[in-house]
Amino acid sequence: MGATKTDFYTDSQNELAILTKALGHPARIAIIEHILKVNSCICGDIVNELPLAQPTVSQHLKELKNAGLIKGSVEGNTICYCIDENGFEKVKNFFQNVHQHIEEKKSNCC
Amino acid sequence: MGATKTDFYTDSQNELAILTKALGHPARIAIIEHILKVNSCICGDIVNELPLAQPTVSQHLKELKNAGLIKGSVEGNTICYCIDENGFEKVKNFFQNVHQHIEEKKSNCC
DNA sequence: AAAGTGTATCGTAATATTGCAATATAAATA
DNA sequence: TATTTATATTGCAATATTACGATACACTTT
Repeated sequence: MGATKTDFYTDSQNELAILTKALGHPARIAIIEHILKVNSCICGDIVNELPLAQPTVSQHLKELKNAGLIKGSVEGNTICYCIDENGFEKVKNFFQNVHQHIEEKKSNCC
Repeated sequence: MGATKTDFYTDSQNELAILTKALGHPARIAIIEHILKVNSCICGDIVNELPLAQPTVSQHLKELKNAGLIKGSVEGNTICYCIDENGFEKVKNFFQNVHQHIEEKKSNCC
């Protein structure tokens, strides 16, 4: 016990859960919002934007990268992080789907 | 250490993180997908749909409810669970926003 | 080459999550 | 009222996450 029983779910369910889980922390939401705000990659100023120590920020960035929500490319001394459109596309599709179902249903229940 | 430092983030960031975190588990994704599939509330057949013991399912339902992603109403002996449009609306808006930014940016970086 | 800068990794403590057996509760039915 | 049925709560063990100090690594600058 303690560990998620991923074997019992579909690949799609597991994949989506990994993506949403990666976004399930305010620091990681803040990182994404910051990338959107500056409207380009961010090279080296993420640590200063967050109330966390450098290793912690590095760890959060790693998780976002592993989930497929951001991409990082080495740029000399620093590293540039961008939105990974691929990951976000998948999550967006899910929520669009949910939205569509909600619209169709309307007063079909409770 | 160990606990998330929610005080340092905006209400909006914390709220969004709570919503996405609640979806960050394949069992909870499966629950949402099941509600969508039957296209109405589900009254009493959730436990059989999941490879988990009844108390575990109950716990996942509670988390989805606390986050504001589903609503539950007592229906005699059983309980009917529906999508809570409110919570999903908020998450959908975020991802729409991200999508818009991605479209605008295009080749502005990496 | 030495020092500085930006980032990653390691190790570890504190806390949270996951899952379930046992049990409780509440309504339906016999 | 006793039993069954559906769901919630409690308590606990296993595992995961969060955060950071110390340290390592890689590139730049002096």
